[in-house]
Amino acid sequence: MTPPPRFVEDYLLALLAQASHAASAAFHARLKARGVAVPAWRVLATLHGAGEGVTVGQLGQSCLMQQPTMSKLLDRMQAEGLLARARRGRQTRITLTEEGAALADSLVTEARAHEAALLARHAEAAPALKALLRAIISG
Amino acid sequence: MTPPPRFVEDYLLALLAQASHAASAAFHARLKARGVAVPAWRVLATLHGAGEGVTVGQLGQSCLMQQPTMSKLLDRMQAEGLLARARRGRQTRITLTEEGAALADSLVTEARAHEAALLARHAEAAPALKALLRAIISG
DNA sequence: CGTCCATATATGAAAAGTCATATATTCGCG
DNA sequence: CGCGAATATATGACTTTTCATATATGGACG
Repeated sequence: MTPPPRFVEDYLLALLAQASHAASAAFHARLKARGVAVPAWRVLATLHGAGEGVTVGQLGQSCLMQQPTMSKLLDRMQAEGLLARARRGRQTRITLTEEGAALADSLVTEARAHEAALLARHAEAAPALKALLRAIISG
Repeated sequence: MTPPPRFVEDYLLALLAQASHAASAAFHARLKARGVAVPAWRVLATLHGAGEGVTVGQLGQSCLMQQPTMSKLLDRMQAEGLLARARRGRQTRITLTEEGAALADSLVTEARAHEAALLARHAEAAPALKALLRAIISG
């Protein structure tokens, strides 16, 4: 007889968090090897191909970070020469520098390869999964 | 014409992270209202119904935290009277105090209600989703 | 226009997390 | 047994995140 499953083993939010963690682990290790922290990677990925700047608030939302955390992360990335701030009225638009864009390009390429491998392992279910995740994200 | 989707908008790992975040947002707000931080909740949930103690390492894995982070979180929760440590050889087994167990019970009840509401909103797809997440977690 | 309110970002002090390493404790094995 | 490698947890110095709040701009409306 299997014992009744403990709460946490069947709890959807735990499964989601663990799946997200597990799926990202390999790529996150690559990031670390390259000296890029996960939050910085998220900023780079969000800015990748985002022509004329994204605001601090938008970055916060997209990267799942609170606004003050984002402001300070941007401070550091700016100090590293990866991005630039441009105040436009009451908002601040962020753009990648050449160096930042090069790093973003390179990492996005790696990320795509990792994603392709992961999708291949779940080929039949992947499209449905993405759709479902989108539905969850939309509320 | 829709523009080509930006990388981050179709990247599986981003979708997973965002879905996890979005799905948890409402419950996390409830936790905050109750003065319980997310990492502490994860510990309580993991210990809920885990009879004779879980080790620090197991907690770290289940809660997606690194070991030193977990040790320090346990320090705080122990100081709040939620759990107890018992050294057993080279490992430390953690058990909930009565107070901790009461809090865990109460929060688990709330969590189940939230989960039920979320599952209801995706009734057809939910079982497949859980199975798929488990597959991703298993590697 | 000026005053009041909402929105966008920044900042300072405190809390939590991280990395490297210290401290035990167990295990394999000569 | 006793010694070295492996495993489990703890701790200290440092970095990042958070919470509360400050600053600054845009908007609505008298």
